[in-house]
Formats: sequence, structure tokens, C-alpha cells
Amino acid sequence: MARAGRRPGDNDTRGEVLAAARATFAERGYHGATIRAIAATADVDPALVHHYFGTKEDLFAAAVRLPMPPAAFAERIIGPGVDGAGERLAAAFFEVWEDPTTRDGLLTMLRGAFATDRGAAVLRDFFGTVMVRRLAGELDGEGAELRMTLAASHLIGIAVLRYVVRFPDLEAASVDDLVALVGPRLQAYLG
Amino acid sequence: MARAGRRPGDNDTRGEVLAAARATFAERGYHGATIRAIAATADVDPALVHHYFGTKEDLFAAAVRLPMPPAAFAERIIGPGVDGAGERLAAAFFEVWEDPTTRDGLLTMLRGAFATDRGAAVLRDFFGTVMVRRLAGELDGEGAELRMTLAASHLIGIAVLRYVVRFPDLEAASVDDLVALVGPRLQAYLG
DNA sequence: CGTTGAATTCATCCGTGGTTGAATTCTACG
DNA sequence: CGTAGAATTCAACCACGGATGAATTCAACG
Repeated sequence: MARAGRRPGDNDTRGEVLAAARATFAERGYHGATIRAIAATADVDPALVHHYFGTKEDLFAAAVRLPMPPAAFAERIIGPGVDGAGERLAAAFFEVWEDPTTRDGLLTMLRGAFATDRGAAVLRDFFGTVMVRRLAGELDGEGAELRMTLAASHLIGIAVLRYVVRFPDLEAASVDDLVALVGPRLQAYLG
Repeated sequence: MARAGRRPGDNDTRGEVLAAARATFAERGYHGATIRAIAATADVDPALVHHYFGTKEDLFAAAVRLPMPPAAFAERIIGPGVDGAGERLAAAFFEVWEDPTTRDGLLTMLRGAFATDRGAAVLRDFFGTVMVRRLAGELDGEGAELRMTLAASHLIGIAVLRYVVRFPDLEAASVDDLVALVGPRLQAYLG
């Protein structure tokens, strides 16, 4: 079925391919996700994937999506001041990770950091530029950058255990409980 | 060079292959590490790898090494009581991760958790049985298991950023500084 | 020394998966 | 309508990498 040639009607196949790529990268990681599998998910020929996105690495780059403009993200955390920034950070973190729209893109980025050097670089950049440089700039005291990095590392670890490894205790916990527990620990690093 | 047949002398080739496997898995992850690359590192024919360790998955299982008997590990942390357990946990964590002997095995386990379902299961088991069940059992208060899991997640995150992604701020920090900063946050979860 | 078995390499097979260029079907626009 | 170009599939190539079975060299032991 599905013979050669353009399909009738008005359709956004490119978008479907991209969504399939996100879902597949998120679920199986860079190497585990094959172009063929992505194409199958999008119900499309593998060649079409290349037609739209070029090489697999290009497709990966297109699939990595940040939840919101990084600057806005940082602003939202630190804008109201250092007080309560820990809880705001935790809340914002879970907000984007729990949203099915953005989760796949984030998972793709996180898993990518383990799969390819370029993926690791993406994560380094994201954290370096946005989180640490911008947020740590507002903090007082010694070693603000290191403290900010440690706060970020905690969130990374939670993402790993809750969304990748699916550790039962963490997967079962409610977001409210998590924010209540994690927020103060983050605040301890920031204050 | 290296013609067919047994090599003269008394040598532990099997051990060298295993070490090469650990190093390669640690550096490139499960999929990135090829049997051929491992064999080349050990200066050996690929077939020999299979001869000793069977399938690639078997080799991976052999390469994942825990730093010490998990029970002993847990005992060391919680044995002296809840007081100071946070610092002891942090110290023990960095001890095994900074030791080049054990680091490759741990990296293999951590990266493996991202690459294959089985790898994720290994990590789940390790944390589930040892860390959480054993350690959380000694804690007081509500949600001891979740709190313990969160403490563990922080350590995982640090491992990711320091040893996998190689985030500069974290890589540059001294172990003493890290223990001093992280210990109290872990203690906050435990107490 | 001769024989057995372990250690090691050789040659090769085969599946998987990224990639490509040509062919086919549709839409848009004159 | 006719033609240009975009969307889509077809068919195939080719490299990489895991796996295997036979052949070769050495050690151990009688």
C-alpha cells in the first residue's frame, strides 16, 4: 500500500516526521533510533526523512528542542530575586518535563548527551550559557557557579531517574511532593 | 604481525580484553563501543572476544562492575547512625568514582542505563535493592524511600555532569569541596 | 617426543541501517 | 490543459559490525 508519488490533500508530513523523530529519539536514544523506525512511525518512506532533514545527525539536531527561550526561562527563575528561586526552579523544571509536548525534546537532548560528543556539547552549552552563567550571576557568596551547577546536577539526576530509568519511587511521586522536597535543597545552594 | 595460534609465554589476555571492554564501554557507551574496537584496544582478534565472553551483551554484563559488595557499602554509610550519613555517603561516592580502577565499571553501568533496557534494569536494581531499601530502612519520618531516592538522584546527576558530560565547573572542583557542599544537602534528605 | 586441549587468528557470512538517484504522483499556476 | 516543481516512494548500494567455524600455534602432561 501507499504507492509512489505525492499524496492527495493538504498535509503536514514534515511535521509528522519530526514528531516521530522526537518520540523515537526520546524512547530509544540516538543510536537505538533508526531512520527506518522513525519513518515507519511517521508512516513514510525512509528516503523522505532524508529528503526533509538530510543526514541523521541533522535530524537529531532538529529534534532537540528547548522548552522555551533560555533567556526567558532564566528570567522567570531569578527575576523575582533570590528568595524562593529554589522552588521556582524546581517548579519550572517539572513543568516542562511533565508537559508531553516538550518532554520528548528534552529526553532527546538528555539521552543525546550520552550517545554522541555533539549531544554532550549541546547539554554543556545549554547549562553553561543559560543556567549557570545567567543564574549564577545573580547569586552572592563564594563559588556561586559551582553551587549553581550542583543545583542543576540534582535536577539532571531526577530527570535521569524519573524519565529515563523510570525508578519506581520517583515515578510514582507527585509533582507537588517533589517540588516541596527538592525546592529547599536547591535554595540551599542558591542562598 | 601477530600470526595465528597461541602466543608464547604466560599472559592474561582474557583480563586485558575485559579491561579494554570496560574502558571502551565507559568512553563510548554500549552502542558506540564496537567489538572490533575493543579487540583492537586489547591487541587481539575480534573472534577472541567472543571466544571468552560470548555475545556482546554478555561482555557488557561482565564489564559492569560494582565498586564493592553493595551490602558492605550500605553498612559503611548507615552503620555509624544517621548523623553524618550525608557526608559519609558523599565521601564514599567520590571515593569509588575517583578511583580509576572502579570508574570505568561505574561509567559502563551508568551509560548502559541509557543504552539498553537491560542497562536501565541494572541501575534500577542496584539502587532499589541496596541504596534505597537498605539505607532508607534506617531513616525516620515520612517518605523515607522517596527522600533517599532523591539523595541518590543528586549523586547520579553529579556523576552525569562530572564524568560523562564533563561540565567544566564540576570537573574542576576538588573532591573535598564537593563533599563539603553536597554532604549537607544529602543529610537534609536523610535527617 | 606425542598427544590433547587451550589460546589465538583467519576468512567469511550476514543482517542492519544510513544514504542516494531515479521514477511516480500530485498541486499550482499560467 | 500543460508544464514546472514539490512531495513521495522504489530500488538499490555499501559500510559497519556482530557472529561463527575452521585452521594454526603453543603449553602441559604422560
